Order: sequence, then structure tokens, then C-alpha cells
Amino acid sequence: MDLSKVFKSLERIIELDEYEKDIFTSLVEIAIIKRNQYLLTEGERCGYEYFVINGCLRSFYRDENANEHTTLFAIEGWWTGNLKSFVRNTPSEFYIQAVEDTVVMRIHKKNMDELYSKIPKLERYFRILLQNRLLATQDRISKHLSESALTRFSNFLMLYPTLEQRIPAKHIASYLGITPTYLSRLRKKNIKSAL
Amino acid sequence: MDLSKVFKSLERIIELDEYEKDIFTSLVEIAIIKRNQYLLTEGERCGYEYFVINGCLRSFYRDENANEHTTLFAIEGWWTGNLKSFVRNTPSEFYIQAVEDTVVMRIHKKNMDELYSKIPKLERYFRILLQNRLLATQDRISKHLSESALTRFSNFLMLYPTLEQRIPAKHIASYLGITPTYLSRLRKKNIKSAL
DNA sequence: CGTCTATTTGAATGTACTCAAAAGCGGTGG
DNA sequence: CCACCGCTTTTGAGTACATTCAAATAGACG
Repeated sequence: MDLSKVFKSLERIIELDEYEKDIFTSLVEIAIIKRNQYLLTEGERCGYEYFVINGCLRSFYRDENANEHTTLFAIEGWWTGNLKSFVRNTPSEFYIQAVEDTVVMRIHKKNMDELYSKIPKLERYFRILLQNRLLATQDRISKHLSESALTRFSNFLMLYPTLEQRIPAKHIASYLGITPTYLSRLRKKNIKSAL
Repeated sequence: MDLSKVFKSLERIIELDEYEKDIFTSLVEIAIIKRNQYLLTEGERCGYEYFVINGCLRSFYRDENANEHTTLFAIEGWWTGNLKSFVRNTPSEFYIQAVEDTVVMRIHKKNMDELYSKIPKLERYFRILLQNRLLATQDRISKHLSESALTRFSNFLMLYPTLEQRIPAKHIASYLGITPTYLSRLRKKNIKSAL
């Protein structure tokens, strides 16, 4: 079980000795998810937190008109899950779907408490992780409030440099908060202006 | 120094004995902020986390066209601050302003580490606090993506039942991501439809 | 290949914006 | 106590950004 990418992430914030790494390893799992497969669907409880080792996971929800809204693309090195459902043990309003073949490390809820008690430093890691997620999320709100769709699209391309080539445009549109139709027009404009 | 509201908030998540409360009390301050006064302006470093005991604080930023965008109203019992500036010690991109006469409890950065080391349980409190903030923030993104301005306005009224009467409409508009002009038209429509 | 889904394009429409002017409201000084 | 000043809110007219619906085209996969 190759957790090197996970430990690299952990060790940016806390130090772990071999013994602690073994404990950690014994309490997590690797899973492989095929493209278009779901890790979580609406109504289910989210029992896991996921760390993407490879590939891309998309979190989204459906509004009352059944339109999809993508809240996050989690790529290599990112964490994802449904925090609300995970911590409150409530049915999820979200879906999590692999948009490519994806390898994840996942931690089950029931092991999370054990991890915290055996490796208290993890409280710190996850607190800081949450902080960073919150900052990123707040940033996304700001951007959405003050920027045009075209600007948001450019920002998307910078944040996820290779994702445009890897996944369907309709998912990107649903992340940007526009229709696929309009995204198509934006792309056309963007290409023209790049000439 | 009346910290009863603060302890009530803390004790929803962790238990504190009298000794710990004394430590806590010795490491925080009470401050009174007059209406329209700033707690933080752009370029400053945010040295504090704030807990609102009474009143209302508004966090906002200015975009490149000098338009204000309100990211949060912190009312009684809410925490606020500029997390990014606080944890990374970077100049703030945000302003925090009292929109009413406001009483806050604040914790200075330099006392925060001492608090964590003397009362490790606080790591847990603040981790859960961050979780909740993140959930609320994610919710706000979702809502902004999938709802019309009118719907967002109704949601605002439910989230902050008394705020509409307490603060200028232009701030509410900047929270909703619309112009004061358009908010005015929405209110008119809303009143009509309520008849 | 053929079928199914995704993307592009066109035309008409709606939501929210800008700019400018008028009306309302609150605080201050005479 | 009221008149005036400055700021906020409302209203009107014209406009821009993004949407819907429908049809055409392009791509992916068995």
C-alpha cells in the first residue's frame, strides 16, 4: 500500500515516526474507483474522508430543477468527502463521482476517532487542513461574487491546469455556475482573443 | 469581564473547569467598537480572532473597481476575523467594520498558542468551529450558484431575522452579490407578493 | 458503422446592471 | 425646532451578460 503521497502531505505540517506511520497505515485503506463510478450518492451517509492519490473526484449536488452544481474537483494530493455528512452522520445532499479512473486513500469514520486518540498530532493536521479548505472556499465565494464568467473560467484554468483536457466541459460549466452552452461561447471568444 | 456567552459557546463542545476558565479569561480581552469603526483594514495584519458578544461586524473586501463585497455578517455568538491573515500573518485583503455599536471578546495571536498548549481541548473546539464555518461557507457557495437573487434574499432574511432593520440596505446588497438598486426593486416585488 | 451523448450555433428572452435623476432620511447648526 | 446638507434608497430608461429552446454538428464507444 503506497501511502508516500499521503505522508508527504502530512509531513508538511506534522512529523510522524515510523511507529505512527504504521498505526496510520493500519487504519486507512486504498481504493480504486473507475471513471463515472460514484463514491457517494444523495441520501447516503458519507462514512469516509478521501485523499486523492491519482485521478479526479467531482463533488456536486442537484438543485430542485435537477441541474447539477459542481462544488469541487479534487485532484492528486487533495482531500475530499462530504464533511457535513461525515461529522454529523446525516444523509448526504451531495454526490461524489470519479471523473477519471482514480486511486484514493480513505479513512473510515470509525477509525478517525482512533487515529485522533493514538496520534493526537493529527488534530493539528486536520485543523490546519480545514483552515486551508475554508480559505480556499471563501476565496471561491469572493471570486464568484466579483468576477465575470470569463474571468472565473481563466482562474479555473490556472487552478486546474490540465483538467480542461481531462474531463467533459459540462462539468466545468457546472463548476463555474454557467450553462454548457455559454461556456462553449466563452471558449470560442477566448481562443479568438488568444490569436 | 463577562464571558458567559463565550463559555456557553465553548461548553457546547468541550468541558472547562474553573481553573481553565481562569486561564482563558487571563488570555483574552473585551473590546467595545463604535458603529462604523474598523477593526481591520486592507493591508493590516489581523492579530485577533473575534467573538461577537453583542452587535454586528461586517467583513468585506473591495474589488478592482472599488466595489465592496460583504463576505460575512458576524452577529451575537458568532466568531469572525481574517483567518488567512491571522494564521499566515499576511496583510489582509479584507476590512472588518462594526455596523452597530459592538462588544467583542478577542484573542490575540500571541496568546493563541499559549491557549492551545495550556488547554489542549481548545484544539478540538476550534477544529469543530472551523468545520462549521466551512460547512456554512460551502452552503453559501451552493446557494449562490443555484439560486436567484430573490431566493437568496429570502434566505438572508431567515438567517439574519433582525438584521434588515438594523443595517443599511447597501450592505445587504453587497452580501447578496447584487446592486443596491436591484435590491430595492426586489424588496418592492417581495412586499407586493406578500400582500 | 451506428447510436448515444456532448458540444456548438442561432434566435429570442430574462435577469440584473449602469447611469441619471428624484425622493427620503438623519444628523447638525443656527 | 426647523432648515439644510449629505448620504441612502427609489424609480425610470436603456443595455449587457447569460439563459432557454431547438436544431445542427462532432465525438466516443460498442
